[in-house]
Amino acid sequence: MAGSVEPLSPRAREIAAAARRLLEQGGPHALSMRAVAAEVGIRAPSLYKHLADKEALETAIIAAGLAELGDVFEAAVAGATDPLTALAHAYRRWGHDHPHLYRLSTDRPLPRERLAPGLEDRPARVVVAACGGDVDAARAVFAFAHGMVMLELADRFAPDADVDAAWRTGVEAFRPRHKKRKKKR
Amino acid sequence: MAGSVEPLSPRAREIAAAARRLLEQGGPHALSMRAVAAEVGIRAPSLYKHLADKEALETAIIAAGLAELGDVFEAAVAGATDPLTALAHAYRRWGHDHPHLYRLSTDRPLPRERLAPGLEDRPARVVVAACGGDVDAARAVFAFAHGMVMLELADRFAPDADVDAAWRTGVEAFRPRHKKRKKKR
DNA sequence: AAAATGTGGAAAACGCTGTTAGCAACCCAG
DNA sequence: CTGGGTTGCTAACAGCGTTTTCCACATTTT
Repeated sequence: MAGSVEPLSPRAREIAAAARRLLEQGGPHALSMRAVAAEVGIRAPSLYKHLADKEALETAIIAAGLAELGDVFEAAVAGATDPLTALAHAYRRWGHDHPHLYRLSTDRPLPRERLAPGLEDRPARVVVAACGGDVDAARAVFAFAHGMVMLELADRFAPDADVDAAWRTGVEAFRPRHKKRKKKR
Repeated sequence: MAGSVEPLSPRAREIAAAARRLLEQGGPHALSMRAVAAEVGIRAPSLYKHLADKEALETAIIAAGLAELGDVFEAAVAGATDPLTALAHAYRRWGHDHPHLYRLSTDRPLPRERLAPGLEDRPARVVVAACGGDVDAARAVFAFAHGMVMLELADRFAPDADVDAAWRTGVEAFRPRHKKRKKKR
């Protein structure tokens, strides 16, 4: 069937790695086809022998980032007494460590048909587990964490705001409560 | 003092209105200086007689959007029995009604020095009030709502996800609980 | 009334962007 | 030895934000 996953050639992965390097160092502005080409020692038009277009290049970067984030998630909950807090910390840290990559990865709709299938599900499962199996709560905490990271990266909190306290309050609000069982469906 | 607020000229506001129209109809791609100029019947370089650069134009659009959002917030809580839920609904709806404007307004750091001072505080106060005065909870719900809207706009939830339920769960988690008073400071 | 000033438009151009077309060198199979 | 595929190149195009230079018109000043 057309449009399947079609893994990248080694050279394409090399280019994507260079592109990610440029993105993380210089932000989205630094991610131009000419700059990426220069980083790998060729000229811009030659990139198109390895990647369909810039979007494909960005997709490659995103895929690598998502896989890495999946690792971070699983490492964070491994042996944690408080999985949700551990997850939140790991997520926040990752966002701050890779701000440009984070934004690139979350800005746009994911081209799911061009991504390996496990990429999204793996971290999702970890979050759901940390929420005691409540998928609605999982989606809500995830949105909370995403919103916090985005607002922090965009410098949207007042300078004197206690952002740590907001994180604590949010995570606390979503901690599994054991009080009432969800009515199923 | 240099760099103060300096309100826009009528013609600049006219241009900003045209620009907003283009943005909302065609997305960020449609927001080019040449297209904006054509929309008001002039050529691109003439825009610079009224606005310093494209960023200033975007700032003008953002300011108008934020002011409008402030109105929406205050209208939403006016006479609502459940202010937090009303606020969440109004916020979500506004984001969906103006997706491109929403993203433009939240993507970047706000050029606070070039914005009228009340623009940020007014909606902020409404949220804090809806959270029973708990500013940490207010920042957390706001991040939750922002994250939800962004994820929805970026089509990041699985196709079969019950997004309404995630909204309900999130808002419920942040409802003022009256259980324990915050230790102050 | 005449002259000076300021305002809002225009065309041309610069350097950047993603991308396509056409061409040349290489390597490996028949 | 001859093809064909692979991977690079240059040249080029359209579009982008922006600057420079100039011109027409209106307003104000002398």
